[in-house]
Amino acid sequence: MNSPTRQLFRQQSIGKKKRERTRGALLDSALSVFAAKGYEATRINDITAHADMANGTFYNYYQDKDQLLHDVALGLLVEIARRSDREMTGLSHAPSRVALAAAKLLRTAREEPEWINVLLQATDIAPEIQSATIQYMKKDLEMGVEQGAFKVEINLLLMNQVISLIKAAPIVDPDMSDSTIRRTCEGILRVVGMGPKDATKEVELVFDRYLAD
Amino acid sequence: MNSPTRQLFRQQSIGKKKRERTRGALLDSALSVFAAKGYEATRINDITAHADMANGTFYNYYQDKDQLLHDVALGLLVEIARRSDREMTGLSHAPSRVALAAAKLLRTAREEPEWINVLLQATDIAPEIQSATIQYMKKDLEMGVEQGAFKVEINLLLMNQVISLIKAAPIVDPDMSDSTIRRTCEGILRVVGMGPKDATKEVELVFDRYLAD
DNA sequence: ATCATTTTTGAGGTAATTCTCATTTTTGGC
DNA sequence: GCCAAAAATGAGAATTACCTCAAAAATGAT
Repeated sequence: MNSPTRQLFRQQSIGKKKRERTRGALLDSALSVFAAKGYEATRINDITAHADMANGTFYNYYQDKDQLLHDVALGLLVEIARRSDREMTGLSHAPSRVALAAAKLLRTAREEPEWINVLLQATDIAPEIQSATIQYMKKDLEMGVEQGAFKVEINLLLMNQVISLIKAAPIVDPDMSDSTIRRTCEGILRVVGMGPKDATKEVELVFDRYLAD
Repeated sequence: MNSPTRQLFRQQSIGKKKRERTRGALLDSALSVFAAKGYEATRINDITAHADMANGTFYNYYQDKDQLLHDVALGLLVEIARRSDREMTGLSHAPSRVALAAAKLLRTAREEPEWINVLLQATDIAPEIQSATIQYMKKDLEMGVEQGAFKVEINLLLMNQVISLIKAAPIVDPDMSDSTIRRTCEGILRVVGMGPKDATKEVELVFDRYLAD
């Protein structure tokens, strides 16, 4: 249950007909290769070869690499959001929600390094990936302001700042230690206007209550 | 005096002999083209053509695009640091130093959009650019902790968080309004462990005292 | 099991870019 | 101005990746 999810997109296409199965294989292969070689350096050929297909098959499904990256990234994002929602229903204290969502995301980054690697690359090429993340986060931030916990004005810059802090973590510490995750969560709560002490306390609480190993 | 600095590297090579002058032209041209087309999409040919040189001339100076980007980015960084130092000598209150350094950097981003554009691209390809920035910042952060103003542990993650916040600004607001600059400075002070109120006050002060128009 | 439809195949035409180097041009110290 | 050394030139060989398409293979509804 805690082992890496192999072949997310293939899983999702089981039982569907051939077209969807091949698309799933293409997406899984792209995920691996993008993560290993980097998006720019990846050749169409690398992806099809890794999936044991002929080169031409790619063009039955996508016009170019960009579209493929877009589909991969959006698929990952949807899966991550799905998992996150599942854990957070009923939690109504905004600082806890924000800290928990960030921590869960970063735990996923530890367990599925490829996912986060590719998502990070995708935000450069497909900005709508980042927009989607911002939408997801907005409600919780507004809730925090209403609850009086976040002393800050919610705007696009702020939400990008939060995302920037999340992005910084796997770059500095690819192994994503719990210490890195905690400090990232603290940073986020501080930047949205909690005092440093309160932020630390909140992260303690969230880890003890929801993320104890 | 406040107009964009045209051809930084050419300026620096005036009076030197031909080899350095051509190198300067190459660096200026690369700066423009990288900013306009993006690093990856830039062809060697674009750079030489923009500088009115033959294609082969490039290879008398660099082995590949990466080395050229590295030289451009490092040159920009040195110039920015030089300007920053000039304005900050004698300032000993750490929060003011941090806020002022960030604000000056972002003002530069407003006046020289190409510079920041290329620096941002360079941090992906040449990580030592970011390391250099971190070194530059470290002393001021440590000073802030000693002065009791920053309630935080100084480590690599924290410094990358600060840089991440700076990077977020020009992405959200390419025009780099003063409002964006202020909110970025506040975010930085919060993330290094000042209370939200104190951070806002500090930024007010720095803008009134050192950045009044 | 059949077979019309869907999907895959991969060789090769096209296009773009890199990098070399023999030759020409420019430089700058005298 | 002279001229040896330094620098610039640009045509073209070599490489690499993209994308097409006619033919072959696989699919799955009946």
